[in-house]
Amino acid sequence: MRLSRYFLPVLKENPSEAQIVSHRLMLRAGMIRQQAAGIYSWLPLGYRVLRRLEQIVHEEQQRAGHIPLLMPTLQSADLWKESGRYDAYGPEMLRIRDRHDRDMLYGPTNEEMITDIFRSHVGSYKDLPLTLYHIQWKFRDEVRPRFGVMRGREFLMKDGYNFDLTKEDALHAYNRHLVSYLRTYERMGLQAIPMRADSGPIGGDDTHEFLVLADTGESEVFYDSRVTDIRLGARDIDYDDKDQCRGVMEEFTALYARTDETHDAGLFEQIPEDRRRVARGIEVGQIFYFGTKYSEPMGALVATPDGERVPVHMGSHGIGVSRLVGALIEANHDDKGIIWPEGVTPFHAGIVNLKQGDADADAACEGLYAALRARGLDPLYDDREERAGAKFATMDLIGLPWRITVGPRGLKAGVVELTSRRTGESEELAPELAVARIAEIYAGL
RNA sequence: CGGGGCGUGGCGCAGCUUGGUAGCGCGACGGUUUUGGGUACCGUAGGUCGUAGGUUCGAAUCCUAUCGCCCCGACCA
Repeated sequence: MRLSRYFLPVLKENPSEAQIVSHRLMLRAGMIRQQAAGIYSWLPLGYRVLRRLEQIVHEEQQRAGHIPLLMPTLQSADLWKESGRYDAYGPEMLRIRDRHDRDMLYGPTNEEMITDIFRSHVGSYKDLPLTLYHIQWKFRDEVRPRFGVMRGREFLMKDGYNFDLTKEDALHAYNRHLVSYLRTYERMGLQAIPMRADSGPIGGDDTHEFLVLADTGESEVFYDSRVTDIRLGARDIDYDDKDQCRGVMEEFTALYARTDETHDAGLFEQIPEDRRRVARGIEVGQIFYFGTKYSEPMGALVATPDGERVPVHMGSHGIGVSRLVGALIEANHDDKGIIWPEGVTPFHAGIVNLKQGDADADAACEGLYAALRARGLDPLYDDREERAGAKFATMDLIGLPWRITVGPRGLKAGVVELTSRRTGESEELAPELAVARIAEIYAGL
């Protein structure tokens, strides 16, 4: 993309409504625009990141054998009356009435709807196990939206639902989700720690929240410092291997790690003092096993091999996709702006032409631009008639992980400059080598 | 939902106490000048002062109502 033809409305000054750093930077970098309290338009740069996160979530869900579908944002209240949650949910649920005076709602989640789909099409153990998911906008009418997209009212969420014949199978689904979530976050360049949590209005017995450590997090967390040393890394995962999934789950959840909701001071004290950590975290996902909580009242039954009809065992799992954009920035920024991890960056590299209009510099930039694109990469070429300082400031603000700086001075020596946004370190090298280096960095991401 | 604060050009703000018909910085646009970290100068455009009533010869300014937004708390993915 050439910046001169893009839509990137960056701000030099901080909008007064934004208090926390991710919100400020998202506004300044032209990623979002607030349309109402807790409701945002995603401008092109922000939309790119959002789409990228969605893509990673889709890939990792399908790698784990989960099947995508798409349910609507608006739901009929009937299903919710059936489950009993229409009254239980409270004013957080946005209730709407259509022209025929029918009760509708903007879905805060989809347990009822997915259970309805399941019960009308699935009736046999032979169709199990089954995990369906979608990535869709949700609405929760928060009393007090804040922190930009991290606690909006409208938010994009991946929510998935597993259906299993037995509790044992459903617990495998739980473990499988835990593992696939770990992998999803790691691909995004985030460390999200699974912590024992409270089940809230979803209900259920087992639940873990995934928290990204950040000073601005909304939850207080307590953990053994050793949990931050565990990584999934490149290990091979067979999502059908129950023992392996359980093993990974145990590895990641054996050490003490809890939010304030489930914190147990007594257990915490048993950790050696030098490893006790009290910090703050941003919740970016949660998994639940809730058994037959919905299948029983809603009559989602399956026939067992013996011909008996039993309620299906279920769980649900969510990843806050739009809030992850904020969480990523909270975890990756400095005083100049955002620093995107390579896995989620909106553009792979920025090209800064220090002297627009200089024949050599223009040609070199065009060459780099074409070469990067030929490698399947997506560069952002700042071809504006701006001074160097303005171009650097923009690049730093929007946080592309790599920058190639091209100027007549360097070109005389046959080099351009490759700079890491994260470390600030620069290297002078021939343009072809810079392209090769960037291609190498992104190989496999 | 309790407490606090704020609505004045795209963004940040002043003006309001002591009513007289709107101003500054940034940004945008046009020039000149610059050109390796937000260059300097000149000029131009852009505002029903959130909205609706009221007081007044006259309201951004005073009064009433209302809407919106932000912060702290409770709540929450």
